[in-house]
Amino acid sequence: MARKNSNDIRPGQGDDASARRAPMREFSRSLPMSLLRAREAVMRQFRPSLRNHGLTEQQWRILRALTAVDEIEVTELARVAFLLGPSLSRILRDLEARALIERKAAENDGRRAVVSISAKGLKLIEAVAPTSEAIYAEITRRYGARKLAELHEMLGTLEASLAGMNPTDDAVAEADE
Amino acid sequence: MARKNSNDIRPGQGDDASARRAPMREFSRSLPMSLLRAREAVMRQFRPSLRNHGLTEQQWRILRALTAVDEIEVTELARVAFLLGPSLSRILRDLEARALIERKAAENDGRRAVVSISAKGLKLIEAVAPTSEAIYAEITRRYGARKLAELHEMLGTLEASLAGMNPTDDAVAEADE
DNA sequence: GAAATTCATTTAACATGTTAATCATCTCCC
DNA sequence: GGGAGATGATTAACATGTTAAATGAATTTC
Repeated sequence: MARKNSNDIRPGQGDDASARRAPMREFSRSLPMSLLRAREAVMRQFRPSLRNHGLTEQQWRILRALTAVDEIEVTELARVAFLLGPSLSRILRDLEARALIERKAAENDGRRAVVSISAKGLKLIEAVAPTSEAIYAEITRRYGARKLAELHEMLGTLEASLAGMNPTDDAVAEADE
Repeated sequence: MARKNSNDIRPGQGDDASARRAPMREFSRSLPMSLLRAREAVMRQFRPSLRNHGLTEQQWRILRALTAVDEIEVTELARVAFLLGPSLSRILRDLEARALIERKAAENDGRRAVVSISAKGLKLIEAVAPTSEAIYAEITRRYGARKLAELHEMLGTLEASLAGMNPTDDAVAEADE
């Protein structure tokens, strides 16, 4: 019951008009896949160290972001650390329970919460930072500082290119609500 | 109880030897962050369409990978679709329940499972593919085909550069087990 | 100035990421 | 050929991603 074009590797790039139906882009060439693989290759280097210090990647992102400011509102923190609200909410609860951060209500707006890193949190950051920086230095050495800067720029450009793209709401004919 | 260097934006890049302790790389310049943001910018375009067809990003990755082969073992599928075993295991269970894939035991090895896409799965792929391709085309148009190819290459090089890097096992002095 | 609306945050629910442990089968070796 | 160890896959447990809904507080509207 399962049968398709059984070509698995190297479909020939672009000028093979042999298939019945355009066989779509080869899988490994998809942009999301390339980005995912690259990011994983990088994160694989950092995770063990973070883990040794009892931090996940996201927790580290939050603490890192907090060291750059005196205090910050939750929404802004979500933007800076690139986390969705619900994820951030959960992580802040945990970090607060571990006394790595502190939280208080905004002065003139009971809805907003203001977060800051604690002394304990700062100490943790300082413990992790050297290893983290060493890893980053090694990555830079291997890949090349210039190339790394270029990659950063290209990624930024890509992000900017897609900024105003409206999410192609393709039809399914079944609207419900 | 919370106080730090209150510089939040633009620390000056590399030659500000003013801080007490190297303030680490500015957050938005971290490579994992750049890759994450870029990937999210891309995926944001695809998710709505996939969602309209009842598929998550990972489910789509798996079905896509299955269209390229007649059948494939689970481990190999995990490698190709870039998913961890446990994730794949759960997703396959779901896709099988929805009759989008089929699964059987390998002929000469009872441990291995062989997976293939079903006719229903193929039909679904064919329904999603046009929109997916259109989005990809628009991304290519906006960013530039040449630049896109260059980005792909740089990402691949990055991945290769880090391939042999051993996961810097930093000391924590407290080994427990 | 009370109801309606908007806004910031959290909770809920489900899917995946991540590591460790389990389970079953296979291989190898004595 | 039987047991130790290796291997493929799943399950377990916890953290996060993702969307929707709920909660609580500010703002607007009439």
